[in-house]
Amino acid sequence: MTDNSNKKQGKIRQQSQEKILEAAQDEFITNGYKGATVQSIADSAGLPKANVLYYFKNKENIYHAVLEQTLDMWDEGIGDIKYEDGPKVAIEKFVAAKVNMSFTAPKASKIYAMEIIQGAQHLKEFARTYLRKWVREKAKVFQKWIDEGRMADVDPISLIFLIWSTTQHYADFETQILTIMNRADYEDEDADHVASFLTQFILRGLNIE
Amino acid sequence: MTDNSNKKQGKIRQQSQEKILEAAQDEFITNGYKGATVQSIADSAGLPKANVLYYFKNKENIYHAVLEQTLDMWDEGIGDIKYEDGPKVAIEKFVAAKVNMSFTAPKASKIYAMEIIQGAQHLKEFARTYLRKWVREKAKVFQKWIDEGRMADVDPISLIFLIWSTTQHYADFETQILTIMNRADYEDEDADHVASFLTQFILRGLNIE
DNA sequence: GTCTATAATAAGATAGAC
DNA sequence: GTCTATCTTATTATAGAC
Repeated sequence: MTDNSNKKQGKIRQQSQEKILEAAQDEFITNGYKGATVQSIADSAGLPKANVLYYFKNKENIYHAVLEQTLDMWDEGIGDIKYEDGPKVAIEKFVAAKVNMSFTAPKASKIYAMEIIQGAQHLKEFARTYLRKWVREKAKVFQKWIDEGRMADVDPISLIFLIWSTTQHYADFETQILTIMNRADYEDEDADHVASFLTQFILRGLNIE
Repeated sequence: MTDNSNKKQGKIRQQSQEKILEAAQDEFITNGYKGATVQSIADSAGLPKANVLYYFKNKENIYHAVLEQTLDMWDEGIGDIKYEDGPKVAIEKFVAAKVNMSFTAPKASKIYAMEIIQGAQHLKEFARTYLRKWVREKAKVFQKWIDEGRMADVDPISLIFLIWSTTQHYADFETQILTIMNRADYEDEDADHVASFLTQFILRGLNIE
């Protein structure tokens, strides 16, 4: 409405929105969508509740924004599986990208996992369209390598699930893994160790090299 | 107090408790601990809310009972990893048991997964004592086989995490897997297919056979 | 043992002052 | 744009009739 320095106007807005989204991510992980309260998101963002609702209108919108952030990250971090790379390099790259995501952005993985476990109410459409297409395309690449005798004859879709599950596990089950190993936090070398273990194991499982 | 046929007295009580626990399991999966309401548990159990609270006193107690059920199931279904079996048979048995659990009791796996993702508030003690001990014992068995040259030299603990993650994935991410594969439900043969894929893949990854 | 009614509290959301 | 005060509804839990 009032045009008071429109180009700098969004500064506070953007900062507040970022603070809200970060606080919201934690709240949604700890308490789930329904259990999260706008009040506690506001508290840990250091803002009055009304401001949070001013920026996002309602709780549903906050959650959508958090999920969108998560999917963007998934999209960026997933890397790719390119035929030209050949099975060895492609799998090395893919596993490394996924492991890296699990260790650098575990919260995104947790939000995603909770949403799926709870029935994917907000992600059904994403899975039905984008994800289904992605899996089918990558499965074709694997199948081509199999047909060419460059890797073991396994079901490509099961293989994709195997890579997803083994890599995400280190994000989603972080608490359990740390407790079992009697450690307080992950350290930098852990990601390398895991990536190298998984890469070698999977390549051997596919008779590559 | 009043001793009216004490041996039959528990009949309704037991039936009601079972109905409540089943309804509660669904509610806790869909909405998380904090998001679940005693009212909706009561509704889907077909009982007045006050009866639910009469049997379990409060929401926390209901959740504890659900978790206890889950851990009992984990304990029964996990099978064992026995040195005498040798690596091939032991891994075949273990993978089959875990896959079987994922397909027959996916809800237990989901409750467990959500609890861990959310920070294991109610399971820290279980993980710190029971689970840590279990993993260390089984890791020793794997290490013995490695030392005897009967399987590839991999980190045993990472191997256990790999088996856990790949098998549980089919329970926890059921919704995503079905959506990607454009299917409404799992069928009986799916469990066999998965167990056989994973067993072969893991044995190859360990240079067994 | 079972259930209705209700007390006490906390939630999402908005109106309107600043 | 920001925040205080408040409305409405939903929640846990209990008291007490049956």
